[in-house]
Amino acid sequence: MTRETAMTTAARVVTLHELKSTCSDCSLRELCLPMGLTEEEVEQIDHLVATRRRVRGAETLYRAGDAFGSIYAVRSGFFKSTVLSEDGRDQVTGFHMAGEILGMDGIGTEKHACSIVALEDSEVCIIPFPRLEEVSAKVRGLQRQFHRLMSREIVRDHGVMLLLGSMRAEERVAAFLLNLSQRFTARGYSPSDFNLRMTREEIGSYLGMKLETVSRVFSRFQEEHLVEVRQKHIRILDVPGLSRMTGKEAC
Amino acid sequence: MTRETAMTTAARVVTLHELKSTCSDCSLRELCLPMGLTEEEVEQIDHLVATRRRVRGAETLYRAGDAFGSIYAVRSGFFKSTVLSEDGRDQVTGFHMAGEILGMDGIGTEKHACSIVALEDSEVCIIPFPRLEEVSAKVRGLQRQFHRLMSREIVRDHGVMLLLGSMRAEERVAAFLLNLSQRFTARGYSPSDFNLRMTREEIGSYLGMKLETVSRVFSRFQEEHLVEVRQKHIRILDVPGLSRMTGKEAC
DNA sequence: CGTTGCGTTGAATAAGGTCAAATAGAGTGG
DNA sequence: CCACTCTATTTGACCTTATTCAACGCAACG
Repeated sequence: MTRETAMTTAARVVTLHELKSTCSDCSLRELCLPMGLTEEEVEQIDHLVATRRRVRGAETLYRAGDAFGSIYAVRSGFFKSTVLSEDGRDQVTGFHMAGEILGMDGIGTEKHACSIVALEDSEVCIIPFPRLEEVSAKVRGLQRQFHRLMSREIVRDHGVMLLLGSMRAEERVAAFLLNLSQRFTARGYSPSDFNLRMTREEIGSYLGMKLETVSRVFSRFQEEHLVEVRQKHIRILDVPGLSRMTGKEAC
Repeated sequence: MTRETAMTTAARVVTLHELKSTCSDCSLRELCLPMGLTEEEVEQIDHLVATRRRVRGAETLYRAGDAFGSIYAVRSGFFKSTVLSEDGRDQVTGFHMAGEILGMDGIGTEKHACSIVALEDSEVCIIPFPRLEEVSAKVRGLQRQFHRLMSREIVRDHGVMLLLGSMRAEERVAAFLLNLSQRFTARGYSPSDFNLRMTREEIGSYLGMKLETVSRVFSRFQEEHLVEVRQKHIRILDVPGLSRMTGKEAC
């Protein structure tokens, strides 16, 4: 029995754009959940992805408070995650692109703790969590990789805390741009030329500052020929210069 | 063969203060890794803890860059974790007390990403990570619980980001005090009367502000009869008042 | 071609940081 | 027990940075 048959005979909701590709032949294989797994292990996790889901720009993948059931691998597109404080303020906690895993915030309480909104038309692979746990108890590489991913999420968050707690506005923006650049590079896009998918307000929220401040910093960077900014389009002109901005000048 | 015999016959380094107690009869059972496990499951994880380690106040449990091999459960005492930025600044990312798990930052890269320092004489249970992965592949409840713990760490970090990114100094301090109070309560201590183990500088680092600002906010809270502060001793006088400070007045 | 949402810019203001000095404890050695 | 240190903390005066408020520009869209 081929994998295809096994998939199609399983009872589940079938949407238009599932099927077609498995982890085995997904181009994101080395950025995503299967990262570092052997050929054999990847095949074992192929049937993890129950289905996929398209999320149009501005649509919500899930909301804080929603019941948790699955985690999601970003297949294409761009997302933001936000947390809501008791008194209604919300804060962007991250931006997410292809290969990244969403939803791990829900494991602890069976309810999602943040909301995920697509910033452009996107697609995610849906991985039912009970199935992930089941398979990862058998496939040692998957267990390791999943733990690695959660750990990296924690480390990433610590990096953001460092940014929010100890950097000034210019340093934050510089770090933000360099981080984006690096992630685009890892996905085969230009390191120096990209479009921001988020608004100034979303950037500000993520970086703990007001949108006007973000705009001012962009303008200042432009005057200093570090970047070229035209609306959402960014061209990084001077990577070493930006790196120096992130705080190394303090040495 | 009793559990005790099984333990003492196993070949391993024996320090003075290990043995004595297992997860099964540890008082922190319901706060720590075994939380929510069945009697039977807890027995299966009793031999997870290879050994314990005392860490005197101001000593380091591990440092950023150290090879990762184990995670740690705080048995007693109080710790801080710090991350170091490339340019030498460091930032406190958390304070940790009995029952909490340390070290998960190292899973992703096999190197610890932050440093852990004891703020008073403390003791941790050392849980070799390969063993944890091995056992959690068999004991389903342990697998779930470990995932829950990592997830909660992520959610906690998001909470800190919210605090750092969107609250003002007074709100941060109020949230900090209420958080401590709640965690002390969960451990059977007074909700309103406790000693801070950390300096103003460490609090400031955690909350993204300078020690002078922390001190000023404490003084202001004291004038408003929200708390009584005498050096490291804190008495919370008005919980609802403090809660209002955390931002609810913005509504 | 007006409307709408997003982005930029300027001026005034507030929040917190910096620098400096005074004070309070905790621990030490005589 | 007391004087002495050392460090943590508090407080004040001043300064820097980012926020607030407001106006304006620009591009997309009906």
